[in-house]
Amino acid sequence: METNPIKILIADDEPDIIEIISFHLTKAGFEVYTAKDGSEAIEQAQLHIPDCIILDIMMPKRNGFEVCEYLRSQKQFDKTLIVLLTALNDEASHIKGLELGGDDFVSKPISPKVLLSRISALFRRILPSTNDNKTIQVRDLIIDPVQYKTTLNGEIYTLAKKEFELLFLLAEQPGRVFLRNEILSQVWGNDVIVGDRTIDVHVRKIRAKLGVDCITTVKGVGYKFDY
Amino acid sequence: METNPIKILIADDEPDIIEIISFHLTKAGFEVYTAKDGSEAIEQAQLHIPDCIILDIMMPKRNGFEVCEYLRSQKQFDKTLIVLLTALNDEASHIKGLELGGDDFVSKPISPKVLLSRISALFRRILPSTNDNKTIQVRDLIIDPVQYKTTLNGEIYTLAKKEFELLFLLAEQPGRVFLRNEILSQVWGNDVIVGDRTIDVHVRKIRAKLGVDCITTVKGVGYKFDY
DNA sequence: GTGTCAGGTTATCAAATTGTTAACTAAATA
DNA sequence: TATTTAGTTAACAATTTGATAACCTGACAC
Repeated sequence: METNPIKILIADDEPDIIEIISFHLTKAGFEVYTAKDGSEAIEQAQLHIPDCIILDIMMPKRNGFEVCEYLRSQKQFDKTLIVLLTALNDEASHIKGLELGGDDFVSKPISPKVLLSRISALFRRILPSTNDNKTIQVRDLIIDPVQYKTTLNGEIYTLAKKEFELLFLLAEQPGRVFLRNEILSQVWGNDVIVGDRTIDVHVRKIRAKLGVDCITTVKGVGYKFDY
Repeated sequence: METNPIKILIADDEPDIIEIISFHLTKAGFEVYTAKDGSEAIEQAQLHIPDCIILDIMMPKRNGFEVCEYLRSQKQFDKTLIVLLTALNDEASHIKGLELGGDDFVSKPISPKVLLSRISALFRRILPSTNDNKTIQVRDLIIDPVQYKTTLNGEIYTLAKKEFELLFLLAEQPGRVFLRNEILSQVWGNDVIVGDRTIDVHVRKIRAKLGVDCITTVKGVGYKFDY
């Protein structure tokens, strides 16, 4: 569920190349950033943290190899795809580029269509592996058990442990009614004995904090997540 | 920590090509299987479930496109890398190959070294990333595990070993909550027994030294890096 | 209308958890 | 060995969380 557009940075000192690649990538729905030399490429990369960086090898200030090597030493660009472009199609630089951590190496003259399909092929491999967590998302409400974070309309709401666990339990199966007993054993554990009003109070706190009634009471039965 | 050798299947009708690629891949430590046509390629693939399949496009019985398409329709070859080889370097088949689910497309004449480094580049993406020492940068905060150095706004802050390791652990996965147990086993080791307050004290020292609260407490759960 | 029941609300207190400081110990360094 | 530095612990303070009691509200039956 990639909500944000995929960001691609193109670094090349030839404005024509930038323009033509940029045109095709934009048309394909990517968000495109550009840089005209190696230093600018690094600046832009740090600013936007793109998903893919297309680097010309022959560039002023810092060449593509240097930029590639630098980016690869940074944790934040771990998952960033790096595609190297070159006019010279020699074996040595091809290998060097890939050894420095490049993901692909494309020789000029560049066919925008081919470049696009190569990038797509790379993304096919990368994207699925990024969203493997157990985050629950229902419309604008995001419940992330890894971060212990609840987001509603982009705003972060801090729930206490029990509150979070209760909300998470219900939200895991939206619509399903959880009996009070189930909630107690799941959130509090089987051996803990707490009074009847305890659940209500926590439900109340969740409702109050989120400001939205995403928990519905089913009288005489229990509660369910409903949003 | 790959205990089993990586398996690669090569399918090409030219024995010379098979031999030379096979030689290089074997030398590089891969376990190599071969097939001389499309049907055999599928048989061998089903038999060995290789990690990577190199397919010549022009093959008897079933061509590379057909084999590629078939393999991609099978769940068991979801993660298998497919590299397509071709004598004809036309744009259309290049794009077609990638659209059918190929991961790379290499034109003949093939340089074994280039092929090898392309395959390696692809595997780098698929195989579980090794936890190597990479610089973490979040805005103005730079954490360099090689130099054991923390920089904030260009100023260098010297953290003690444990402090640094704790910060690094959290910062490797910003936002993720680390349970106290996780922190203990990662930073202190499984066999070392230290009190609960020890973590707090170190967190406090990091906060005090950096002057920025980049570590958030999640009460009852643990700590997370948040900056 | 009144009683009853299930749940909602609030305030309060107890318990759990974390923060802070200082003192002590171990390890590294000179 | 003396000195510094890092790491750990204990004791206590501060804070947060959770549980409960007491009371309120609304629905429904009679």
